[in-house]
Amino acid sequence: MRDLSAPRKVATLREVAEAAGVSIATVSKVVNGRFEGMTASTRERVEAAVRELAYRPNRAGRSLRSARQSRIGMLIVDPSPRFLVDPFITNLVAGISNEVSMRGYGLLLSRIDPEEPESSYIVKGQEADALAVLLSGTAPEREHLLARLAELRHPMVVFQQAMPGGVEDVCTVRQDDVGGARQMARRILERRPSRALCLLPRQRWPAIEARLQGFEEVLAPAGVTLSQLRCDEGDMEGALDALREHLAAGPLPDVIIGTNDRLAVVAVEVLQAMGHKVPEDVGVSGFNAFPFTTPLRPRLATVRSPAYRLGELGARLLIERIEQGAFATRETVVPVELVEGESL
Amino acid sequence: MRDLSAPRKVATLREVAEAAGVSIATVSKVVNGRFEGMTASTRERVEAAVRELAYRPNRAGRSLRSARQSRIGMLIVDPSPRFLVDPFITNLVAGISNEVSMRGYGLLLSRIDPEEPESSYIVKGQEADALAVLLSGTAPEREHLLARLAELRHPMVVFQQAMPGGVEDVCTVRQDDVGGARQMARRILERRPSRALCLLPRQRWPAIEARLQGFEEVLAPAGVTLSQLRCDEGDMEGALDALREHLAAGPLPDVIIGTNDRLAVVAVEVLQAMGHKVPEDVGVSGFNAFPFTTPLRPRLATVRSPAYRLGELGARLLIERIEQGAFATRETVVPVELVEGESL
DNA sequence: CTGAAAGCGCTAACAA
DNA sequence: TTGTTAGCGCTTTCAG
Repeated sequence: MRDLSAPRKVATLREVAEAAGVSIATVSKVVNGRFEGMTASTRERVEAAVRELAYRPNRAGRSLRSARQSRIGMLIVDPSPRFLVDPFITNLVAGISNEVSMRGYGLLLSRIDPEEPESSYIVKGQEADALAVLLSGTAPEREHLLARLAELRHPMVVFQQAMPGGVEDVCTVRQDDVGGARQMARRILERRPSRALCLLPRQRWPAIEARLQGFEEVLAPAGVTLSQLRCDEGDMEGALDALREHLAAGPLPDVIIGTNDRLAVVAVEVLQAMGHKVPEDVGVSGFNAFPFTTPLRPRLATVRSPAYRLGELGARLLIERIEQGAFATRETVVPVELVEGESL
Repeated sequence: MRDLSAPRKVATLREVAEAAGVSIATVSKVVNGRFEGMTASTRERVEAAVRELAYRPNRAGRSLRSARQSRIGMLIVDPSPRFLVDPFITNLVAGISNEVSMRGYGLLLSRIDPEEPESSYIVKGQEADALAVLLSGTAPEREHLLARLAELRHPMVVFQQAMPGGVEDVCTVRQDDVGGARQMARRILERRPSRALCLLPRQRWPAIEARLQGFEEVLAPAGVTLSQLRCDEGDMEGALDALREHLAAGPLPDVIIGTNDRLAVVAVEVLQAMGHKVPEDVGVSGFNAFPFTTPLRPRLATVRSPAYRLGELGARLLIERIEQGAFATRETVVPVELVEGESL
């Protein structure tokens, strides 16, 4: 009976070489597709041995020699262990994951708890060739964290925020949150509202702040009072309660602006439960259309997020950076698209 | 100007040793916390040098020497690039990710396209010490794939299905889908329905089949006719259309059973749009309560999934297996809990 | 209490 | 056309 605690023994280059009756250099070449000036018979013999022994190159040996890990690290700064419930994040990660796989790289995924950023596996060792990061927190918090990450001296792509100062070898990829919010705000103005309530998650995300800015830029000059309510998103109960209380305590706003779709859904349901009609009494808008809201009625007026695309793009930029030596672009902003719905 | 294409130079053990005036063996011991019988002064000198040079152990060197990667590979077999939209999957992955991080391991995440299973990065090389897998497809398809994965000779935890035959060094972790479905079916029987419609995703998942089995076991003997409708879940539009057509074509069922919550939400909305009352005219049940449905009214009668817990558990089992040499348990079934709601 | 040295598997420069 | 070899950074045994 094999000792299970010992790592299973897998064929090495040397063993394949012996089986094929050639040197390890030759096997290495075959395995890496460098057939230049090689006899067909040698090649075939080696390939047969590779198949025979089910040879797979040992990543550690290869990485040690080449100083390349062929891995991208994805770091998501989020205090919640359930960080992946956010559909923006999952779409982003899916895009990165697929793109990275397609190009022969691996994806290391890790949440960073803002309380103890050092605890991340990726941060501890030289695990990846490059980093994709999604940061939350206030601007100074993010800046500080980014400075720490920069010490790893990895190329980085930072999602969903503007180019940070003081860090080299970084590029940014984000959707046009400000623009999307402005578009939505103009759409909202058609209702001639006087009071708007903006629903925000408790955790600070730069993209959310950008949306808030876009809304303010358009609504304030038009004389719309914009108040804010921050609520926990964890399980949605907290958000439901917070909004119920807020609405019970003050005058009814003319429109409730969800800075993401989950908050917008909360708004619709709370309003309806209180006997208000959407959109007749109060309009509701969302942000970042993802399929989970598709079946809901009234359909949510929202903004389509290219999160998956952002992930693909960021991954591609990183890999090109690794392979070509420099970022092709430093700042990428992907436009967003207004999605009409009867909620507004 | 530094050549960016060259991997950045990071301090090595040797350099730290020189700086501290000790041998690399000593530095290695300090770095790994093996201080037995070591002068405090030596230790301090080394620690100072480590800090000074911002030393981080090179993972490839360490892995090569120790034959341990300290990485878990997570493989998800799903034809859709958007595999992460499924909240069960994201909760599972979140649980694994956090548990694995906490124990000093990394998580390699990769989707496997059932069409070309070999293409996965994780499958190609020896990237991980152990594998966590979530399979879809028909039973023979899954069996075949599992046989291929077993060739990698990694310890494996397989989620959401029963123990497969013919593979060693595997353990399974799943929620009690059959039991959950039975419970829900009994609850449904209280309505004394005569016709039930079961909504299923097009892609085959063993857990979904288990739920179907649970429903059939209880409903059929009670004389309830159970018909099935499979629909695409991609964007939910396909599911909406399919259900609308199905309902238009035949008699109205007394209850619609969503085999997951997203399908149940589709059912509620389609019914309401057609002028039917939920639950008065038609009852609706879901499966796998995740927070995205929390705000919805009527509240969904559903089954709480411990997906996050399954992830934690699976990860813990895998790491214990790696470190202790054997799986502590071979089969784990986590109970589920019925969630009452006005939709039924 | 500390150090010397072997060797993990691989790639690439160079030799034959 | 193929082979020999050095050495990537690390851990661990054993000698001092």
